[in-house]
Amino acid sequence: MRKKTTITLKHLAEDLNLSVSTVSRALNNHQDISADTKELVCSYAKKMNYFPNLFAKGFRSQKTHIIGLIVPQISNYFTSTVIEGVLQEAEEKGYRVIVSESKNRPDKQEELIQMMRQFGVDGLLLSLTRKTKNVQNIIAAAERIPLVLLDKVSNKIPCTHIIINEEQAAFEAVEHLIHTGKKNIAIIKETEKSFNSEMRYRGYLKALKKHNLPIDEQYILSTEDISLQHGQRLAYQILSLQKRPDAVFTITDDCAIGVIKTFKKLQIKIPDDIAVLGFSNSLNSTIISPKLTTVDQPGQKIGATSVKYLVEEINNENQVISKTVEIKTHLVVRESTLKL
Amino acid sequence: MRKKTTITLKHLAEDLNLSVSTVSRALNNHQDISADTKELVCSYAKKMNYFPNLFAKGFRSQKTHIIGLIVPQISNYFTSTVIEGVLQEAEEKGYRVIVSESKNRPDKQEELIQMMRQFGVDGLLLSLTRKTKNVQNIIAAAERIPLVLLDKVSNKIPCTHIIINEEQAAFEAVEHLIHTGKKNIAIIKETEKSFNSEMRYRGYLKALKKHNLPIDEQYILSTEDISLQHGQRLAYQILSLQKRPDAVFTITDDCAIGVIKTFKKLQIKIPDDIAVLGFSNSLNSTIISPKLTTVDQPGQKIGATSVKYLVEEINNENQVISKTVEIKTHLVVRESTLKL
DNA sequence: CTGAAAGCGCTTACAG
DNA sequence: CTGAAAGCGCTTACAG
Repeated sequence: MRKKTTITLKHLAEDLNLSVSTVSRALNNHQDISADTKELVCSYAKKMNYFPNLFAKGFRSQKTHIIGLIVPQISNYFTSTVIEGVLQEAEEKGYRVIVSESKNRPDKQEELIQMMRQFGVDGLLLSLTRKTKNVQNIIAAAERIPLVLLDKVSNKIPCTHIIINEEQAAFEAVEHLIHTGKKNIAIIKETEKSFNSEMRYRGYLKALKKHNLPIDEQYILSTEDISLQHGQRLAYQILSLQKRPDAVFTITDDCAIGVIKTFKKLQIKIPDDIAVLGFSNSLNSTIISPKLTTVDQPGQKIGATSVKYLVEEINNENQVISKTVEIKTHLVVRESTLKL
Repeated sequence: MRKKTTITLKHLAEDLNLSVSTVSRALNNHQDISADTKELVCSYAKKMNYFPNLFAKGFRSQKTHIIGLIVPQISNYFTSTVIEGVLQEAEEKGYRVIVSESKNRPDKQEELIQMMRQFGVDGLLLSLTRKTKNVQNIIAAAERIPLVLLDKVSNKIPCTHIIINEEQAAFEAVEHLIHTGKKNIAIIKETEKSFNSEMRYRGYLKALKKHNLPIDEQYILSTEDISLQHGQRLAYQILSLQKRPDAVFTITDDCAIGVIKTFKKLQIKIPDDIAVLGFSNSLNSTIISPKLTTVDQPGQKIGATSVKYLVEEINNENQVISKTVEIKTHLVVRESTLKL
């Protein structure tokens, strides 16, 4: 048998011969209430182990103090650090977080947005799935509820965006390769033009241009699913090119690790023959040998910053804000590009 | 300016010249309501894009349809797969999940339990922090709210436990080492007697006993924090033993990878000189070379099963259930123990 | 300084 | 089959 009785304001009021209003005010430290009553009520509430029903409180004040978070996939190291940042900051600001996963399916993403709205979350944090085509519904949602996009964003949706300095990060990474003496740098990016992929590609182009290196079409490779397996596969393609590149920049660590695996199998020397550069600073990047040079993406900070802006917008009432905040990254140089 | 007007039952009722009760019943497919009215109301609701306020619904029915989940750390591959399982099953059952992280701090864990209760979650899923000493408060919480412990559990807390077959899994893993001809098998476990560590240790002992191998105290190593770094450190200690073992079973993959790193640096041949065996089947286990033999822990299944039992308990009203469900694991044999 | 009353959006026992 | 009313636990404008 489970104990059911929960103590409510009414119980306290009856016991103390006070009105519910007075008890409520005393507990909420309202201004015009006598010190004596306040003291009396508070100590009695404590004694009775009273806790306010947050659900009722939220219902009454039309604020749930819940934030919704939708990410494409949780079991991804970077994403999990983003979530950690979100939870931590949310807790500090007094919000709970309902977490959900769109599994990279746009239809599921829409369903979740709908569900979150229906549930009455005070604000929504969204990292878009790949192939988010129909942004109309998302824009419509943003008109009714504070929305912040993070990491995986779209310029077509006007709201606050929290991202990393994608282009600059890629630029610096590729420039690092150039500084180590590499001249024929290949890139592996996504076929689908996701925001992240495109920005990193831009950074790559910018670095080549700045250093007057030619842009060679055969060095620009794309794959649908930017994974370890495809990295392994594309590595063969890279090696079969008429003129072999002397460095490969892949826009994810997973893919870079796939490339390294194939190169090692075929006895290609990394970085002397071909250097490899990733993006994310995943846990794997220090497990693979040689250790991977990569761009560190501060997930916690992205998560925490998103909450900060979202809460600001929630408190800001009707004001819809749209600003883009870029979180700084930094390059972590390791063995896979190290000049000896 | 954000659009604020939300359509409520009252709006629909006024527009249709019906009572709120009737509209509510029509929408909820109540039995005694005329087909005509039902049709009328439903189509109008659809037209007006009405969605019920779930918060109000929950408030009224004293059911929030929210489950609380507390885990020690999210950014851990295994844990993130557990969360995926939880979210998926919860969604199917019509529950939302508030996720939170105790950061392995017992005080924080207690705070979170308190918060979840106060918030009125319908049930609580809890994976304990290491060093959970004071179980009184947790037991007290379980008296008021359905509670299911998962993965990191304690026998001192009477409620449903969803775990893997820890002892059996470790037994089979160590037996596999024995089958490959290893006779002097070391183990690295936790100093702190966590449930998981102790059960795996038991499995280790059981396998040695079954095969009449002596239990050698010097082969039983412990560390506070069972991490990659400590694996690296303990590998030196293992190599300095008077009689070197020919296999090492570490109770986590991370630690095993640390051991492998040190062994490789010192040119120890794996598995010929010393085999290495992990536990978890983390992503890293296939990145390290040689690839790690390990026990696959089906995180998704653990998560999903926990929700299944929790929801059952929620629907079961006052009945407090305490059963232990063991999820089957299986050994994944890879290079680090492969007999040539 | 305190209390009675209304109301947040819904459901449901009661009456008809 | 439909409606009026009560109530879930709280807060707050209004009166005194």
